[in-house]
Amino acid sequence: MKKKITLKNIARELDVSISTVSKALKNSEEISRDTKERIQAFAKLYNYKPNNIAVSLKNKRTKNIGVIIPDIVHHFFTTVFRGIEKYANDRGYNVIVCVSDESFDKEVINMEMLANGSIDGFIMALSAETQLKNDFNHLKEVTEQGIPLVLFDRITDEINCDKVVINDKQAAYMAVKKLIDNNRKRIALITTESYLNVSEKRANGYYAALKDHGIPVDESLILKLPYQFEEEEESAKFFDTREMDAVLSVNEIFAIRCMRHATLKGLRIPEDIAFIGFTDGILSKFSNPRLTSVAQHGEQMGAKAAEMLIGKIESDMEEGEETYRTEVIEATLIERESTVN
Amino acid sequence: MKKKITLKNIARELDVSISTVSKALKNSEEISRDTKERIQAFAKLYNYKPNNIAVSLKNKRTKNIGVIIPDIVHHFFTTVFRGIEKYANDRGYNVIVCVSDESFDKEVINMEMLANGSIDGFIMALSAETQLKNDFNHLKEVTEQGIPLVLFDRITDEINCDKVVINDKQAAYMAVKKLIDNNRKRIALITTESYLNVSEKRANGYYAALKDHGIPVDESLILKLPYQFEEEEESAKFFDTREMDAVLSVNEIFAIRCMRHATLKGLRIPEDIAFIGFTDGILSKFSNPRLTSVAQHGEQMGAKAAEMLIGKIESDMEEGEETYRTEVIEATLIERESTVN
DNA sequence: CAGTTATACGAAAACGGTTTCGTGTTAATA
DNA sequence: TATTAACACGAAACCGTTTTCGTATAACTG
Repeated sequence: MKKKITLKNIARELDVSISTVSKALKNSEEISRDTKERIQAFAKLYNYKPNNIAVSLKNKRTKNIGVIIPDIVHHFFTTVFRGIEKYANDRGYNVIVCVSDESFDKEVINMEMLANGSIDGFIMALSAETQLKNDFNHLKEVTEQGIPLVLFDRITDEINCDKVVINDKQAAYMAVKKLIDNNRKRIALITTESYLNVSEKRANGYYAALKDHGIPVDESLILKLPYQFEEEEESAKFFDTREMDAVLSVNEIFAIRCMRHATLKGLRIPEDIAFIGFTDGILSKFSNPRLTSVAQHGEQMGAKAAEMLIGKIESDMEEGEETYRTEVIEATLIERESTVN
Repeated sequence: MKKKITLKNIARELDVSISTVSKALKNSEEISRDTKERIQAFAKLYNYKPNNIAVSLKNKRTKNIGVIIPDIVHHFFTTVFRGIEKYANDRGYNVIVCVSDESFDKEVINMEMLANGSIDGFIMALSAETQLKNDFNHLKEVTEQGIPLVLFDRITDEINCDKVVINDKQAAYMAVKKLIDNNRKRIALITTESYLNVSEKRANGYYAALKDHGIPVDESLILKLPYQFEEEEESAKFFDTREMDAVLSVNEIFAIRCMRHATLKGLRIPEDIAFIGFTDGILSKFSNPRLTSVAQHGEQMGAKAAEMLIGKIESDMEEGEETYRTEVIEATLIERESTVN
């Protein structure tokens, strides 16, 4: 087992001081060509690499960014994460992920763990429970300590920081408009309990589109399902007892499940009933029929978030007046078999 | 902006030495009750938390584990990751993820970045390219430095370390046997190019099952598709030109796509043709019909990997004779609509 | 030749902790 | 009363870097 070599080792072997070695390896002008070459050759031979931890301690920069998301087994978060990771890696940053599991407590614990020097900044999407509790003290603490924070998708207005969102309301509006243009009259909305920020925005887009096109809102066509629903009774019953010719769903899974109900009921998609879902994930692409879906461009969102965060981290030095931005990623409608024919 | 408080600050404020503060906060017997209470109260008031980086440097333990996977937008890896993260978090470890993107070079770079002190050990699944190249020097370097390593799923025999796999061959055998018992005669295999370790094992299970049941292998019923296949011509043609009554697919996506071909061709599932896929992911659960699938229990696999790694990390102190294990996770067949009726 | 200036390097502090060891004070023991 | 032990704390080394500053030597200047 060959242990990692340190500056001290090199210094002793070559009979120079640690500072000389350090400078030589950084190609400092202060050191003579001869000495530099000797030291660099030796370092290369023994494959010297500086110890990240020591460098971090000295520089007060870890080159790590902390990502806290509610769930990792979730296509959208996963694509966002990919965007973050790619951008960050290209800039020499590593990513530490913590999963809050939609739990407030875990979110708090994770943040605290990471905030004690492990990372230079946070990127996160709030857990469902946090949004429900409306308690953001952990975020406040972090920002007050001067740790940069970027929120994405599941955000809050209570905290002053950089944010990245998609234009949920307009996207929903656009989707509903597409259905209306397609001559659909009775458009249902399948959504979650309303504490989820994004669901609400999407619902608002739905309402607005109906209103603008003179279609009265029929509350009986709105179904709220628990976020993690497993049993199907409720949604099945909904389809058995309502008449509709189109469905907008705030996520993929609800849409897929409901397409199934419709099919079992003997309806043809899209002839009798059209479906549009949110989150253009793997299910939309591979469902049968393929689901028309609002693409959230998670990867782009992640890249943007990482860009904003790293920007803040690296400009922090100058410590100018803090100014925060909210970037909006434009959602796009991917049309597939569940609407057109 | 209130900066983090350090031992030194506390020491100065309370007019004691740094060592006294450090000991007091650890509730050391060496310090008097009075002093301890004073210090602890002060620390609590100012919300003192030790700096992780400093502790890491001193202890030569980061409490971070590095995870390197080929792809994060992939249900299986994602579930494994969840298992790792949960187990690790419960033990006070954080997880740094790097994505190799199936690229050898990225895998190497990522490992090197992390190996310089950032992590206490690695958990990884090899990239496709690494398996293709058969070059494992980066792994060797790491293990030679005494950094614990656990490989999962995409492993190699060339490296001596802990490993976690599923019984791919037996699982495939079991799946095929199920089809045979179900009176299927012409069973196709849809697989990837063979450099992927796991595909090969699954194919071997397929061959073995056919052989044991006296069914001759018909090479024309074996379709090899590129790992990331986008166009559908090849698979569609396969279904147009072959007669078969069952399909085993080494992954979910291939199975789902092929079910679609079969349906379009007018075949009824499972009456005319049965399907079994590998990787019981989200597609299997939500496809129509729902896909019978070999569950790989990713989360369990991740937890086991994390358990093995952390075990090694924390026992490293004793530095006994190195002994490596390979744990096998038992795959199970989840029967759904694509086989039974 | 005295004084200045490069040149090339080393000593030491610093980052924020942990830990070993030494020591002054007080209390217990002989 | 002298000796020892217990107690409570501080000094300092250490982890592996970076960086500032000081300085010996040699070379140059007037």
